[in-house]
Amino acid sequence: MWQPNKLESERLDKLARLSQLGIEAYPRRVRRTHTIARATAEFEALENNDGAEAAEGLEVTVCGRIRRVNIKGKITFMHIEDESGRVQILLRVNELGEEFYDAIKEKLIDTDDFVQAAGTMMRTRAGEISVLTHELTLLSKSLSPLPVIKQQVMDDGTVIEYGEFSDIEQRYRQRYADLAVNRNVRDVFRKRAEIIRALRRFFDTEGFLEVETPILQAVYGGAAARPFVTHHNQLKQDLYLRISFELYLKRLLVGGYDAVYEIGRDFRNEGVSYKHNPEFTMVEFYKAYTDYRGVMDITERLIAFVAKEVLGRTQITFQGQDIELAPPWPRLTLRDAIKQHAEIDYMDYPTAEALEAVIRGNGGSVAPGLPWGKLVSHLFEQYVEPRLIQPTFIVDYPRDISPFAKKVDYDDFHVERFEFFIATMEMGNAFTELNDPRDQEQRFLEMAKLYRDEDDDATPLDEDYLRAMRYGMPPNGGWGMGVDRLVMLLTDQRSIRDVLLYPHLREEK
RNA sequence: GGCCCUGUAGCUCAAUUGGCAGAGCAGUUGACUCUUAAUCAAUUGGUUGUAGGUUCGAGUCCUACCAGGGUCACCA
Repeated sequence: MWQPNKLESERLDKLARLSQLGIEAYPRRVRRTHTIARATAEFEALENNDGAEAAEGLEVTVCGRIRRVNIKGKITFMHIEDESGRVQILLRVNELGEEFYDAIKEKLIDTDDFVQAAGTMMRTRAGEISVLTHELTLLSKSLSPLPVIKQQVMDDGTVIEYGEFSDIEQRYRQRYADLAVNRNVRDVFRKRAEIIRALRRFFDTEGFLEVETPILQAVYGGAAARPFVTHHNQLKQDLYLRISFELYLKRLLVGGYDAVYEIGRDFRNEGVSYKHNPEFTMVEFYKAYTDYRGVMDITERLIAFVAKEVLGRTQITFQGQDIELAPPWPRLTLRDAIKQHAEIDYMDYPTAEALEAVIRGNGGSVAPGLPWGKLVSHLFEQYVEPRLIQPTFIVDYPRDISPFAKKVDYDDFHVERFEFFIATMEMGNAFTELNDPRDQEQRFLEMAKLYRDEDDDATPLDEDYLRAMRYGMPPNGGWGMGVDRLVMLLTDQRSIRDVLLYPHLREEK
């Protein structure tokens, strides 16, 4: 139940006084002839072409939220803002009449209210483009004041903000307020949309078909993660929110599409951190008649393309570090990377027991009883990952942590898999996809043996997927990338929560 | 889940050894027909996250809980 605070009570009082004056606080009709950006652009164009006098004849009706009020006796300045920008409106008793102007003077119209201003464009003596308002209409009364941020518009259009709304928890819980007052936050999410558009443009022009596959799945798979479980009442059936798109997309290659991609939401029932959210946006593609080397080529081009489309360059700064995204990126085997940074050649320790012993001997700590492949991952995450600032492909992973990848040609321990890293973040994961149904079945069984049933990583055997593969699946390369992390990278945001409009938080009490 | 940090007015933050809970901004009232982080004068506003405890006295110390952040674990 809402308990109005003092500021809110004052606004409720104003609402009552407006009503007495016959001023509707939430009218049904609204009119806008110009966005604010268009009004100022047209005015400047007229000034340049036909001179100041002609420009001042320009009539506009603009709408927006009041961001600043400066009542100065019988003249009042306000700044109003719509999505396109902000403009000053100039209100004088001469144009508006005593009666309505009194309402302004009594502050019945506040900062944060939405208004419609009809008038003619002009420049003030100080040179600021303004709307000399003949008619001001209240469009929506704000009852709860937004957090206070003062802004100064500079000559070049940049806005300097003073004061702030920086309480992280409140910013996430009330993202609407965060967006309403923090312009840079609005910019991040506009950029996010551009990044996703650029991803689509890349795949579309490269001949990929965009598809949509089930989010509710009877058998989940394609990654190792604990799923969210839900239930279909009518069918009396438990269903899982997908943890990846992999198995459904590869079935489509059996169906005859050469290249497919999907952008959508994955759900993983795991911890929350600066780079993990329970639901996150994933992009995956599968392309027939190529392998993981071809996929590396695509990856480099894709990331460079998106950066160029969105930022106009491939050189970025992320949290103070300069990063060059242009290809080619170094390709380093996992084994060499660990040799180099941990000074351990895991091939010298071919059993889990031996590898665990040497990790402990080096002062590392690991949970007991991990499979060999997981110990290798552990070494990598501890010694190598924190150093991978520039884009890097890490290639050839242990077989027992990669159940969907074909083995390499040089030994039986490794498979053709790569992950790529930028700014120490794992951005994505790719394989030369396994297309031998007998081998795939074997891998499912191995995984089942390796990971106990109660293990979070137990990968259920997907019979239907094997059936699809038995019809024949073309050789293909597959790839997945965390879109949120790419957005973090290209918008220089430290936390995944800053690139999600509504990051997951505990329920408010 | 473990450990560490944080929670004070609408916002951003103070508060000495445990000793009267404060400031700026915004809000309110007044002045001002070209201001622009407007200015000037006056002024309101507090269950110090919640519940207990210690104490003559708690924003401050102790315990539990709630929420957020960090970190470790987990995340092939």
